[in-house]
Amino acid sequence: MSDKNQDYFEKVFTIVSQIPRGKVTTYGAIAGCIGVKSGARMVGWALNKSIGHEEYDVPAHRVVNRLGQLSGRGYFPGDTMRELLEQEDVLFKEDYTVDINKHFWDPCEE
DNA sequence: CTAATGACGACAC
DNA sequence: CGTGTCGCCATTA
Repeated sequence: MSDKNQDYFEKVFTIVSQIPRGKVTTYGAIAGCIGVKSGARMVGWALNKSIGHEEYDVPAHRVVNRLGQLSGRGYFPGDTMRELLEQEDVLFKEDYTVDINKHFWDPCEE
């Protein structure tokens, strides 16, 4: 991995770990905040890496796509992702879709 | 080195 | 307004 990638990795960690309880953000928002406008996919890539780094305490379950869908639920055991969000008073529009408009949190504002 | 893939997003039709 | 296609960037085959 290049140093540049590691930097991207850390930035995603920093932002995601600062998402307030009961709030969610999107891949695109994080990517845009970091500077990589169209690097939404890379955010998912970074979070995927975070799974092997539990010590960083990255609430990846608070990161959803721009539609509020839990795109990465398959990477969590069972319905862990959904349950965690429900515990944080996040309203679900559908079984695997949260009310992004109501719980959206802009990472750049913090 | 080239091709395909993916926890996405924007735009075209 | 739903569906399809292309673009992004790093990883994997």
